[in-house]
Parts: sequence; C-alpha cells; structure tokens
Amino acid sequence: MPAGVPEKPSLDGLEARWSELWDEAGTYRFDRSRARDDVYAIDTPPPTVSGSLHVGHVFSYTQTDVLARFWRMRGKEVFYPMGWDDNGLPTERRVQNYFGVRCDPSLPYDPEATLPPPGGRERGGGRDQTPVSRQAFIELCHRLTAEDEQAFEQLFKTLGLSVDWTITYATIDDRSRRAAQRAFLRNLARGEAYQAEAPTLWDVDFGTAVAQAELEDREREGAYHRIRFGDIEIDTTRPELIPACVALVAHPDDERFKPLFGQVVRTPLFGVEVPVLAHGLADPEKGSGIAMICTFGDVTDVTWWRELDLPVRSMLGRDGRVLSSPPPGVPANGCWSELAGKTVKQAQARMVEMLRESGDLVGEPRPLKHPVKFFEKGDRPLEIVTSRQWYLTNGGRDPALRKELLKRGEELRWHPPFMRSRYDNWVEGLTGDWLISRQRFFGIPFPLWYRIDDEGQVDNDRPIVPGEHRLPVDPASDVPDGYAESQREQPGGFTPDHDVMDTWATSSLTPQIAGGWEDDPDLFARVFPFDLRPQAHEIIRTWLFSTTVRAHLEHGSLPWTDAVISGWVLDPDRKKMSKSKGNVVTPIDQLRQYGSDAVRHWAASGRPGADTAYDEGQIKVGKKLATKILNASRFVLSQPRADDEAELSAPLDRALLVRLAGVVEEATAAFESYDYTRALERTETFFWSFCDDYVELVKNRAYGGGPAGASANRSLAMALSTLLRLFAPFLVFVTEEVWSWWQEGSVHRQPWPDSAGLRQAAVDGDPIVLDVVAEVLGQVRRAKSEAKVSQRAPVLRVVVRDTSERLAALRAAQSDLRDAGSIEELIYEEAGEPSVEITLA
RNA sequence: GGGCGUAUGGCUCAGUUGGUUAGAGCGCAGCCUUCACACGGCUGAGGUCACAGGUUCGAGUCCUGUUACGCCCA
Repeated sequence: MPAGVPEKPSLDGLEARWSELWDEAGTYRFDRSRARDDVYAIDTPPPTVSGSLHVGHVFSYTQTDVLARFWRMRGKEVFYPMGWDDNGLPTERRVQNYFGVRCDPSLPYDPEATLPPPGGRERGGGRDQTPVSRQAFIELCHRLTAEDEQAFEQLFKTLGLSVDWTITYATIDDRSRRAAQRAFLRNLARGEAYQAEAPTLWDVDFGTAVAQAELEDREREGAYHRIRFGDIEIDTTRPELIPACVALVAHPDDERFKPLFGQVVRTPLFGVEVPVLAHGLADPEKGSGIAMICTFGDVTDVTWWRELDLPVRSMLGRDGRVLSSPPPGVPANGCWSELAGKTVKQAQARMVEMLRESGDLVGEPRPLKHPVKFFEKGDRPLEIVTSRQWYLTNGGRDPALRKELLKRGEELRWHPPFMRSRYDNWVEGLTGDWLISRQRFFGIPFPLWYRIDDEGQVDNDRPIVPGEHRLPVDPASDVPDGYAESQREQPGGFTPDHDVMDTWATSSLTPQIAGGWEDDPDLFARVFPFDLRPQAHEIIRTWLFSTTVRAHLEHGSLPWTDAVISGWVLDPDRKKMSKSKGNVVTPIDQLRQYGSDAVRHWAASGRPGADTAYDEGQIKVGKKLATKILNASRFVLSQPRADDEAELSAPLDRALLVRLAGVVEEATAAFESYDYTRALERTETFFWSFCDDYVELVKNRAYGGGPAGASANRSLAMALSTLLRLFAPFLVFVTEEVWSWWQEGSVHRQPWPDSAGLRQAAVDGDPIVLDVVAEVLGQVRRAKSEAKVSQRAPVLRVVVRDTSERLAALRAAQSDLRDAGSIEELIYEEAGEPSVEITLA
C-alpha cells in the first residue's frame, strides 16, 4: 500500500488543508503566456458584497466552478477572476444601517472627524442617522465592503472555487473607475452617450432618477375620482395633479367626444384653460372615456405630452412634495396654498375635500386595484420629473441598433437555449434609451466638468472632458486641464458634473475590467471576447443585456460566446428564498456539517436554468458519495502496486474498462454541451456499480496475486485514476486527497480522462461479460436476501439458462462469479427463455 | 393581456432522433455486524407518465386543446 494511504481515511479538515495548499502551489494561477485559443475565459458575476453569502451563491458559483475545472483539465488555461460588486445603492444602504449615518453632500469633508462606531444603530433609521460628508460616506463604504470581501473570499475558498485569487477586482476600484469612465467618454465621442432634459422616472426617497431596467409594476389600491371640467366629466386616480393638467384627451373615434375636440375647458378650482384633444392611446373603455393629461402622472402622460406637443406644468419637487409656487399659468390661489408643501398622499386627500366642497367631485371615489410603477428597491411609487440626465443608446429609440442587438442575442449560445426569449422580449420592449446618471453618492462619477460663463451661467451642452490618460478622475476634486482649482464654481471657471453612473454602467464592463482593457492590451487580447458568462435569469435584462450593449458599441462583438443561466434555489416547499420571507438557508452550517464536496454535489445536481429546491437529503447523498470514494480508493490502493505493463488478461477487467470508456465519452460530451449534471450522473452511477459489483467480483482474484491478480490490480488502478479525474470537477477535496495518496501533482491539473487509452488497454473487451455476471450475481444476492441468510452463505448450485453468447460471456468470468457468490457448482444450459435457478446450501 | 418554462412512484429528478416489461436516488420495509466502507452492504414493495383529443403498426416522448404551478414582460 502506498505510504500516503491512511489507516482510517476521513473527510474532516480537507477543505482547510487543500485550499491552503492550492494557494501556496498556485494551482489555479492563470498562465498569461498562453494563446487565446488555449484560454477559457470566464466573466464571473461579481457578487454584491452585502454582509453574508446566501446558499444561492454557493449553488451558482459551484456550477461555474465545475465548468472551469472541466475546461482546465481539458487542457485550457482557465482565466477565472473574481470581482466584488461594492458600487451602488445596496452598499449605501448597508453603510447607513451599519454605521448609523447618512450622506449629506453639502457638508465639507473633515479628515479629522471621528466616524461613528459600526453596528451601533443597526435598526435606527431616518432622523437618528448622523449626517456625514460625501467623502466620509464613501470612506465608510470602502471600509465596510473591504471587510465583507474578505469574508466572501474565505467562504469561496472553503467551497473550493478554483478562482485565481490574485486577479480580483471591485466595481469601485481604480481599474473599474478607469474602465467605466473611458467607456463613457468613448460613447460620448461617438455620440452614443448624450444628455437630455426630459421627463424622468424619479424615486423621491432615494432622490434619484431610475432606468427602465430597474422598474417593477406593483398592484396598488387606488380610486377613480370623477371630476367635472365644466360640462365634461373625467375619471382620474390622481386628482391632486389637477394643477398640472395641460389637456383632456379622448380617442379620435369616440363619438361622445368628437364634437368637443379643439374646444377649451377650464380646470376645476384653478380655472386654467386646457384644450380637449384626440389621441389613439386614450381608452374609451377606461373610466368615463376621457382623461386628463398632467405633467406628469404616468408614462402615458409623457407620450401624450410629447406627441401632442403640450406645455409643462410641474407641481411636484424632487422630494415628492408639492412645490411652493404653482406652475406657470396656474394661479397661486387659496387652493394652491392648501396643497403647497404637502406630500402626494396628503395633497390628494386635501384636493378631494376641496373638490367635494366646490361640487366638482361627482359621486364618491370608486376604489380599484391597478399596477403602479416602482423602483425595484423603492417603497413609494415613482414620480415623473423633468430633469437633465445622461443616456446611452441601447436600441430603445433606434430600430437599427435594436435589430443589431437582437442579432447579438441570436449569436450568443444560451444554456439553456430558451432563456434567449427573455432577452428578446426585453430588447423588443424597450421604450427608450438607457438612463445612466444617478443622483447618488457611492458610485463612479461622470468624468466631466462644465464651463461657467462670465455671467455665471453653466454651459451644459459642451462638457469639458479629461484625456484618457488622466482616468480615473473625480471631477469634484480634480480640475479640468487649463483650469485652476480657484476657478471651481466661479464665473469664467468650471463646475463638476455631480452625478454618478448607474451601477450597471460599470457592471456592464466586467469583461473589460477583468480583462485589462486598454490597461493591459496583451492580456485583453488573450481573453476577450470571453468564453463564458454565468449568471442568473432575473438579471438577463440588466447585466447580460447591458454587457452586450457595451461590447457591441465598443468592440463590435459579443462580450462572450456562451452564457450559462443558473436557476434559483427554492426552499424545500419550492418557494423562492428571500430575506423578507425568512426562508433563507445560510451555507456556512451546511458546509461545516456535511463538507464542501457534499454541498457542491447538491449544487451540481441543478441543471442550467433549472430552479432547484434546497434539499438536505441530497447533500447527505453527496457526503455519502465522498465517503465511498475515500473507502473504495483505500481498497484499490491497498492492493499490491499495479504493474503498468501487466496484461489485462481477464475478460471481466476488459469489459469494465470498455464500459468506463463509454462513461468518459458521455461525460465529456455532456460537459462540452454545458450539461455538467449529466456528466456527474453518469459518473456516479458507474461508480456505484463499480463498487457494488466489479470490486466485489475481483476482490478474491486481486488478493490472490499472480497474472490474474495483476490484471485485476491494473484494471482497478486504471479505473480509480479515471474515476477520480471524472469526479474532480465536482468533489474537489476528496479527489485531491485520494490523488495525493499515490500520485504526483494536483488532480485538478491532470489531463481529462481519455477514452481511447482505455479502449486500447481493454483490447477487444466485451462489455456484455460485466453485464451478465452482474445480473447473475444480483440473482444470487436476492436468493440469499429472500432466504434471510448472510451474503457470505454458500450456494450449492446455480443453474443459468440463457443464449449461447451470454453463457459464453458468463463462462469468461465464472471464477470471479463463484468467488463473489460463494457458489460451489455453476451449471450452464442453453435456453430461449433466460432464467437462473439457485440452490442454497 | 403577451412570452417562456414545468407537470413521470410519498419526495427530488433522469428518460437524447417515437421502439421490448418507464429508470435512479432519497424515504419506506425486510435482511446481513462481511477481512475498503455500519457516516456501511444486500434485497424488495411502490408509477393508468396532469387531463382530453389526434397523428402512428407503436406515444412519457410528436401535434391540438384544457387545467395547475412558477418565472419574465406589459
């Protein structure tokens, strides 16, 4: 027995030992001297560093790792970096809660200021929070994410991810800022990025504009209010917006309102004249069939306003409250002063009272449920405000670009293929360009300044841009070329752009960031376009799409050739795990209790695209398999060292290797089509029958020595080497442990098994031998089980009736069969109807 | 409302271009303390493949419709 084989093998402690040894040996270090064709580059999803890892992370990251390990063994040099997504709102929120602060950009930065202790106010919100400067806030963001990143890295290492930990990035680090700003400047130079003053969906709590991709519809209680505009009665769910009314609208074919088109009516309470207009989007079935157009109550208002060329009468501020002075043309009467300063909800309540008093409210409000647009992270309905924002073309307003992007979707190989329809649906449904500016703090600033003329007017139309060599810049502290700091905010000087970019404007560049775009052209040429984008399905519209847009605009290509879409982890009742439901399983306990290999085995049982229920039973199965590998390996290695030249004389041994070659071929084909689950299943099934049948059959022969024993030993050793490598992508620790008992180097850097070699060694092996012998052995076992005797109990006589071919196959392995079944007499009879007759002693 | 997916033993899932008697694991039951493994082994019971039509010599598999569930988008 090789010296390395322990007396009592154990799975305990393998994770800590091997992950450290891999680190030291650089087992997963990327060799950047390899040519593009030899590289397999993975665009890893940078997890949002938000405290703790979720079992969903373990699930999907394991699936990616399994693929990485396969391709590495297949001979590819795998580029497998890890990123941390620390940029953006989730971090801001977490910092607010963790440190009990809020960002107040009007405060000056004080480097001496003592920052609040962490964690003290985990639940304290709103007014309890200490205001801090923007700079201080950003420092806290960095501090907290740095801690979280360490914890994540530790857990990922325990899980056995074969990431090259020397090439990590964070979406707020210098490289990411440089890439995001450079990409933006190039978009700007090509005319793909532009500024526009336009109605924008606005979250009043976060105080920022949001993009279409961040919206979600939520069913909300509302009420139709029937309101008189002179003789006309309209229905609206937002009576508080009457001062913002600019027209009434009905369908052009609606006979009831045709005579009114072109006439003018007066708004109730304010007496503002508004025209009655026709537009196809007005729904005759909805309410009274005629609606008021306000600037702006919803997105349809925006369409009407644009297409009917109407004026703007804004009445809401960016804080979601009614402005102090009314919009142009609206009298600042007593009604207005009743509304000014109120929130939307308060204003509505007051407005309804006033309409009731004036008699302009017809009947009572009729409650209804209707979909209302929310920011996906927000708590109050979005308002629409007019503001100056940055946009990036994404096909939403340009049919030619939309078509090109749909084409990219076709080019990409989707796993599973049906996920492409999510992409198509989204691209086809885009209603505008991508709004990329956010009025937030912890993000990448736009690398721009604006001139201030001598009268103090800001020139927004011709921004000052830095040269790319200056990137990254922070326009709030850096000075544009040709200016001095003293000219900041001065007439004749400059002012910075105050906005930050949408997080997705950075995340959409992960291939460029990780691949060293422009910073390291040599590396970039070896990895881009990447091979694989693994991600979850709910972010196809955001991450996958936006990354495609950026690569298409910048490089004229896809960012990767293949996308593997992982499913979700559901709780055991098949409900989606979410923090709010409280059904989230934290992976740490599972990893500790069952070991990483066991958890990985469960994760790998989830096919691409398939939601998978969390199942502790499945994890136990994985643990059982890992233990079995340990013990079976110990048995194989406890035999005399196999002679590599020994003749595989036994037909049973040859049959095993032929069957194994078939498994290698199936597993390889499955992996190549990204079906790692099938590869695992085939390997696992074969392995159990290898243990239960083959090992039991050859045990005695192997112990016996001689040429027949040598044949068994060589076959066992070949099978073990092959099986360990087939399992290596999945059960990374136990296979490495066993490999180390008798082989040099890491199993994870070994060549993927080669079926041709097995077939060659097996010469003309007939796999039927194994099948027939296993079948008869099964019958013998059943007879003993039914007789309730030990499997060791002797059998007087076995009569096998079968075709001559199958009997011949059985004869070829008869001594193994007799040993394994303790059979004294074995009789063969040719027969059309196969049967086995067993006489116990 | 539009799109996508799923439906197979108590549970979780395989079932590849239609082809013998529909497979596996878990769970359950029975047996075996066996010299790699009791964190084990062996054996067994258990399914009218959601429903209704259709194509076919033949349908879990293909077509049409229905139902239920899930997701994406409006």
